[in-house]
Amino acid sequence: MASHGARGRGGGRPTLEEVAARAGVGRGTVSRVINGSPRVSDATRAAVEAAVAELGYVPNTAARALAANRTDAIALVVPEPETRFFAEPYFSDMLRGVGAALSDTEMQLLLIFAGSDRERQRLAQYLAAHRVDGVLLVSVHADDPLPDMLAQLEIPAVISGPRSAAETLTSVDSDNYGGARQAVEHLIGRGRRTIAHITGRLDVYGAQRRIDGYREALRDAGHEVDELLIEPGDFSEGGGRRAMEALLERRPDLDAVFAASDVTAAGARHALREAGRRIPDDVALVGYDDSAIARHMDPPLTSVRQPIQEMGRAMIDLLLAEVADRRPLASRGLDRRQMVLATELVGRASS
Amino acid sequence: MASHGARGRGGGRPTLEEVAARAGVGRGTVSRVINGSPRVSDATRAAVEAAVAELGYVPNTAARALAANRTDAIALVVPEPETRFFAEPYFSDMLRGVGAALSDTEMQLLLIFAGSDRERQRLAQYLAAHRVDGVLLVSVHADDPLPDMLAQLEIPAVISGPRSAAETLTSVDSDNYGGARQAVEHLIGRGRRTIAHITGRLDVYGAQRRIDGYREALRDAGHEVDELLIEPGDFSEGGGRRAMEALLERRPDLDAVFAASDVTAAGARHALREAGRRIPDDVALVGYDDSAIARHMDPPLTSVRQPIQEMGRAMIDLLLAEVADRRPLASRGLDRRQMVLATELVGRASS
DNA sequence: AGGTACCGTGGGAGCGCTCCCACAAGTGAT
DNA sequence: ATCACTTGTGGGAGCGCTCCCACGGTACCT
Repeated sequence: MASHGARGRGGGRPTLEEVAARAGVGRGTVSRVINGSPRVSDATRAAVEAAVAELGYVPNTAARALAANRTDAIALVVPEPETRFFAEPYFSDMLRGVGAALSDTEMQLLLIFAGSDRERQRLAQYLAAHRVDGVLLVSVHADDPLPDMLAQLEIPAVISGPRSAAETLTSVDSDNYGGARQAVEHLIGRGRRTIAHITGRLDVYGAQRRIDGYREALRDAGHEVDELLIEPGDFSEGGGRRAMEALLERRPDLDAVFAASDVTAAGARHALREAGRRIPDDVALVGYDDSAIARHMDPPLTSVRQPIQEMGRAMIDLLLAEVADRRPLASRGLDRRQMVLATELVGRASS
Repeated sequence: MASHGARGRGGGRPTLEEVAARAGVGRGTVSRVINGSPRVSDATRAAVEAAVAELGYVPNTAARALAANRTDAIALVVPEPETRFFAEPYFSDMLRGVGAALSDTEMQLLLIFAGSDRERQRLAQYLAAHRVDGVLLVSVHADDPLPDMLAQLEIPAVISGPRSAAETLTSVDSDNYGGARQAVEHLIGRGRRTIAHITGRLDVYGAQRRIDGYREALRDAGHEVDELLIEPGDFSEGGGRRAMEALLERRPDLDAVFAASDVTAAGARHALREAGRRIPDDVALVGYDDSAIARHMDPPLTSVRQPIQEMGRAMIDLLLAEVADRRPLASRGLDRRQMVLATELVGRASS
């Protein structure tokens, strides 16, 4: 005869029902205790908690998700190709912050890559099926359809690195403007007069903000902003190298360079070396990201550190608030929230 | 197309029942089609598939998990402090491989950090509740209780970087022995005679294997292995620096160094510089990991690349096989599987 | 013919929760 | 005394699936 009910499968994990029996109460009461409802007398609560402890009861997530129509999970969506760019420490640091913030909650973290078309399609299905309570978006392109899709599905979402000043999603960002200012003010403070800037990709909002910071720091210090000192890069090493060569040709008298990323700075360094310029004696160099590359460069690179781990934390906090409200803030007519965290200049031998 | 703004419980996502009605079949039949059972006639299958497409049906994971007592999820567990070590590109590359392999399946990936005691406790609960079908373990310490716990709970698990030659869990590793041989043989081929080795942390199995590879490559080439040329490091930059200083003092005549990591090599490089040795003219240097640091070092560092992404893939393949078998291989008396993937030497200017 | 295999199929019985209604008992105002 | 609440509690009714048994239909044996 086939054994009806659970075979070896569940092993024997206790259920709510069993806890209730043990505590001499009803199922509903146990549920209330588990979920922290205030509508339970202290005596009953104690009895239930004892039973839970004795039985080693752990709620079944699937059953809960099914009954309550929520998942207790959020997804971190990574449009992969991008990650490679920003990457290096960025990604794992952010993960760390996210993980830390999440460890205070019952939420679990799903990692979803949406690089290929195929993966994107799967993601769309995923979201359509409401398999997560909220979504974290990192390094999203300006023209990515993902954010709009999320908005349409009314899935709470937080984006790191807003796509523009008019970002509609709740966002968390580091102060790109302020970070750039710190870099330039530092160079000015060191007595540099002719400070060039190699930008990041111009279609990235953060890169634009860094340019703004560069310009205004110079202006506020009474310097003229010379457009010939601004050369577009693309966050890559090759881009930094080419930009530096162009700058050296145009303005051989420059005595400092602020690069929009450490990798860009590494490229610039090569070009400077080849041109026979010494760092920092002839030309001071400042990067952005404070990555491993900065620490290991020769000479070690002064760089602007972003509080990435804190950003991860902040993203979770904002997202959980939205999830708790059960729908995107935008659709409730509340202020969208744009959180901006301060950067820090890490001085090293290159400047 | 799908523009039903329904909200609240049940939302409006189609259920199996609705698909069945639409296709004019029973619930069971739809379930069979969805799960690829062969026991369905072609005509029926086609009808069901059409209904699924028309309704945009996506199965409800929670309901499925509850009914079938499986989760369709696997966890990647990161005992965090370690990650920092190995980290840099290692972590995100592995993630990438894992993600790619997973995108061919219905499985979802959970990321779980188990750094703090608190996180570990939560993880234990998690596993006890069987909230995942399988577990991926990365960079686990030799004395970590996690693997045994997994074995006890009979949760399928695969570990990257076995803890010892006697690893009981299914494991995936790169060929540390072979990688070290490649490095040393390369140096010998370049005419170097006195080749030192700065090791990794001696309690890490992979580090031991690299030492073995170093020794045997020398032996096979007819060189004597001089213990004075082996100095323990700890994978860190400071450790590499100190080890290099010690080596230079003991054997000032050395003309090559094989470091157990790129970061270690970076430390060694500093010590060499300070001692006035030129790289590669006086001393050739080879690292391990082929990380960003290697590419950006001055001079660029020859390094041993591990096929990390492929390792991620392999881990998933092995894990899914175990999950399909529904219990750990060990308990079924089958061979434990230890997969070892080949490394590749990436030659650069430092050697 | 009758028997014995299978198919492919429908649908009942749960999986372990949450939600919510019902109800007993207590509290206070009328 | 009545009525209206409130508070704590029990338990029915699902949530959307999978599992499995039962059933009619074919096919191929005796």
